[in-house]
Amino acid sequence: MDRADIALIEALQRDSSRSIAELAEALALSPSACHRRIRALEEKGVIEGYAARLDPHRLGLTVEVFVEITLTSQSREAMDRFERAVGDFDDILECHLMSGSADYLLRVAAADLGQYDAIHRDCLARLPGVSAMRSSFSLRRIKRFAGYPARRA
Amino acid sequence: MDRADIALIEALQRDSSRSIAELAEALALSPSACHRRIRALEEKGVIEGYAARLDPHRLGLTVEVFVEITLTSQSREAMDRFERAVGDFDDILECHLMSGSADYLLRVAAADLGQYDAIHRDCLARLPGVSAMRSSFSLRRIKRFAGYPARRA
DNA sequence: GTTCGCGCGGGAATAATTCCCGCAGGCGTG
DNA sequence: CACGCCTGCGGGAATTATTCCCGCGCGAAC
Repeated sequence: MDRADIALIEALQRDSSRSIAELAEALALSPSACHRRIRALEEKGVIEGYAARLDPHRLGLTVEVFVEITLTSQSREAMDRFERAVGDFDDILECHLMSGSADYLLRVAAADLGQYDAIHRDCLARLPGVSAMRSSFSLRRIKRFAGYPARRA
Repeated sequence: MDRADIALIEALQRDSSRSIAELAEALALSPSACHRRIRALEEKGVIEGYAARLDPHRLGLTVEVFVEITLTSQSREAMDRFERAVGDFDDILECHLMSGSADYLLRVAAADLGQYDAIHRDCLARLPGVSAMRSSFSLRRIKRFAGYPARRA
């Protein structure tokens, strides 16, 4: 993981559709060396895969919500059950086990408030062992998550 | 945006490295039709781009933090200044203007608690107009954000 | 009813790119 | 020095993207 790998990773996080020849030129590397490095990063698991980045607004998703969840019990069983249930719902985009006051943080997207209400009823309210739930709405996305900083690695 | 477009979008969000021929077969479409649809989605802006998905652990990033920020003033100027400053720091991966008790929600990643402390000092503490800041640590990622649900569009 | 235009899909040809191989050279380390 | 490691170069095969052309179905206009 030297300077070139880091530059490569940052370039690929920003745009993975460029050709190897282009990337190589930007990094002042030969195409074959560039290709070898990408392969190595993929095999080491640093690069997990490639994905299209979508514009949620053009998908009709105007509402993005962070939901803090507190469970009634922090027993291993209760948490396992909760986490399994989270996996079953596609509307829950992301879930973290948290330190601090709340137990879990969820991220949910919806077309509008009406649909969020439906998700709330059909999905969030069905999660097992929940004692409290607090939704915070994102009014505007100031900065988008576009990958991790690679410079210190 | 018919059934095929939605399936295409979901497939590309999961893995954009598959060849068009493969995608076409999965969608029961010809490669040329599949290619045309992808191009159209790119041109419409539904697909913003393509990115490599990295494993933060293999990058040495073991700490992920959500930071709630409250400003001293909700004036337009204070918010503008804050938002510009957020854009200047690469360690702030994501930022949302929120409804509810806190004003902003930030996402930050760091190698360890020591580095988070450094980011806290050098970056978060320098954000202008902040009255309160509350960090919540992600102990474990239960479910990863892998794109938006496309089915209702 | 016919005819035109239009959108969309299929198939094949073409161009570009990736992928994989071997080889020689530079460079630091034991 | 010898060795391992990485780089650059080149070639060649396989895969893939991109384009072109044709045909079908459908609706509108006359």
